[in-house]
Amino acid sequence: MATIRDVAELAKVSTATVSRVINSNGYVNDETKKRVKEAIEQLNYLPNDVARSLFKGRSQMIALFVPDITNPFFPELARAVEDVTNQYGYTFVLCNTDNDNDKQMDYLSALQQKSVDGFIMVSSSMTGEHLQHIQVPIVALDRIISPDMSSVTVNNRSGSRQAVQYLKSVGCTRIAHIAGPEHVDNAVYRMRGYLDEVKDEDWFNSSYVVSGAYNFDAARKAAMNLLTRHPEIDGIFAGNDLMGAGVLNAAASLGKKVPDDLAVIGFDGITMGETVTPALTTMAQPIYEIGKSAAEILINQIGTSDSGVVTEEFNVQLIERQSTLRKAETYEQ
Amino acid sequence: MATIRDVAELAKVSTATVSRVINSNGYVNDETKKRVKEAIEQLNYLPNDVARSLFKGRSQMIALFVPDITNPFFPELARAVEDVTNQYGYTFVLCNTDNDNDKQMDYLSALQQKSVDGFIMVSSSMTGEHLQHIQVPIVALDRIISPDMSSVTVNNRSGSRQAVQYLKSVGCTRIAHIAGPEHVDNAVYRMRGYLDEVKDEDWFNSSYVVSGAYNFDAARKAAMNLLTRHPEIDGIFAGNDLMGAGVLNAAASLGKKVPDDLAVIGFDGITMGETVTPALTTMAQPIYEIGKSAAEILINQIGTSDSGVVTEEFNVQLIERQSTLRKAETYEQ
DNA sequence: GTCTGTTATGTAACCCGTTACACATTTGCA
DNA sequence: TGCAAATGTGTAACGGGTTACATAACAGAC
Repeated sequence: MATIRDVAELAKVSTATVSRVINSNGYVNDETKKRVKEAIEQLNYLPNDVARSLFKGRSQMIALFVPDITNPFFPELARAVEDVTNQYGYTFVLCNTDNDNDKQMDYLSALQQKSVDGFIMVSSSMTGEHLQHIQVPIVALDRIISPDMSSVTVNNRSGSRQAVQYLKSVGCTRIAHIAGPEHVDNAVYRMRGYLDEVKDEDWFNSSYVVSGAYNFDAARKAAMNLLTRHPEIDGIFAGNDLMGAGVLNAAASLGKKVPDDLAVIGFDGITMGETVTPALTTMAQPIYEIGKSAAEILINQIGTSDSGVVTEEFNVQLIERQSTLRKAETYEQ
Repeated sequence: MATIRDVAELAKVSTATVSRVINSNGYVNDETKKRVKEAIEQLNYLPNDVARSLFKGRSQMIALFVPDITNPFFPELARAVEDVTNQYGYTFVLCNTDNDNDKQMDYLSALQQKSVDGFIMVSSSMTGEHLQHIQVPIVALDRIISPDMSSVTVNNRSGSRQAVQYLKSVGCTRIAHIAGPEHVDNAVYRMRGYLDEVKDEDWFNSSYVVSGAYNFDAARKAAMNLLTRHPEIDGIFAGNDLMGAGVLNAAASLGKKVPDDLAVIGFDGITMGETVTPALTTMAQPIYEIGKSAAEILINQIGTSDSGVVTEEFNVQLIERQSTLRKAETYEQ
């Protein structure tokens, strides 16, 4: 690999001048600039980013922490973050944390040692204390980490209310909720939103709320259980789309017809919701937008070393699909 | 951030000695070692990886190129690569290429400038020529790039034959294939495997093979078309599981009962196959294993700078699920 | 007692860009 | 004409580790 000194020698200038040409810094005569550019071309020279990073103390890398890359919500989010960070010339590093604190702390120090410029974190186990000694900006995504850290989230609670209202509007009279994990803030907000809408209904019964995990299997089992024990249930609001798919699967196993016997709505708006049968109605997050926004906030904070806290809350949007489109309603539209 | 000089000063030794302690290199007196370790502890010192990388010309980073992170096959693969690379102390960088050559070349130079230690590539657009000037080891995964580059793949052709044989064994007498993109080698092998099994059947008709893309929508449309035009088809071998899900969706739209009117088998063995209704029978790749194997081969080549070409081919395995489990067959088991 | 090998530690060059500072020349304006 | 500002380029220190080489003390062998 050619170095800047090789280029300097070939162009008969100093390394400082080459550096000026590369970075369009300071004064360089047009004639000289041309010679340097030719030398660069000839030697196929690429500047060594490591040397650059060492001097600057910055590496042009941004890391995204997600709990589980095999949950389709996160690749969609990662995609957005990657696009934006690349666009601004950063290298994107994806870290899978399993929401395990040790793994997150390991990644944090490994990446700090590499002079990473900033972090975007989807985490429900990190706290402000864990992160207080981190020198670079951090933006929390999808889940709030601490009130004094920038974050990008959605209106989980009111979105959930909307989901339940919608189930009522398609004629559901016994609506259950299969909730996400209790230690994840957005799962809690979603459950609260559900409760806001149902707690005063005379049919409401606390056993209509069951808690699970943000995955297919747990939701499937929970739904099997719930629907067996409470055959009167005719609507389920699932904590997310993956869980919604689990509910659909359970319904099929039990011979319940969706949407006619049971209407199902999820949350997130992942592509997978379109691929299940019947397609899953959902409260869609603007996934790409929130990822993009988190990346932009972070990059802005990196640029300005301004530690002002920015919190953005996006709105979710109802997307109707087959899992709630009962014949009667279909006609109404 | 404390530097090695701060540690040296506090421990009253030279930086060389501190370096020896950190890396367990050369001779250091036990007493001295203890003093240095205390100083490191006290200053909360972490070595700067950038400085290290600059000197060594290596960064302890490994990059994985995948065409599309939102296709669930790749996160599962990435998961394996990440686990193994982390285990060996490497930082894992995931790059989404869209199979776009420019994007891949951009990533290649950006990462080379960062002294990345090696690449694992899922690519059907890169060739040996594109990569000939890359100085670090590369392992091709899922798709072969060049005969003189290490690779990890599966027996696509014989696996596909097995899939078609299996459809025959559950009673299918008109079997179609919705193929993956023609520019992807494994899609071609899968199609060949299909043809091996059907080309001599008297019912075979070249319009039973339609080509699509490795995604849900294209497969869905292709299946709608195929099944409308050829209502006699009673078995479909889809190019991968995502396409299999598309076929299931098309069947549902057309009121075809799966598996009784139409048996469907996919390829890949992604988790998503279990979450669709009915669950999708598939020729499962040992996804985690192939990712792991690619990472191990790469790390081995990095360690030894041995450029010997290793090619591994894993076997796929039939996983029977509802999409082919006809009642008759169920009883037979 | 001398020689060799092991143990222990320090000095300084090196990896490769970046940039503060120095110096020289030219331009512009009073 | 005189002086400040703009232009052009080089020298060398710097960032933070690593390691070749030098040096020295000491143990064991002959």
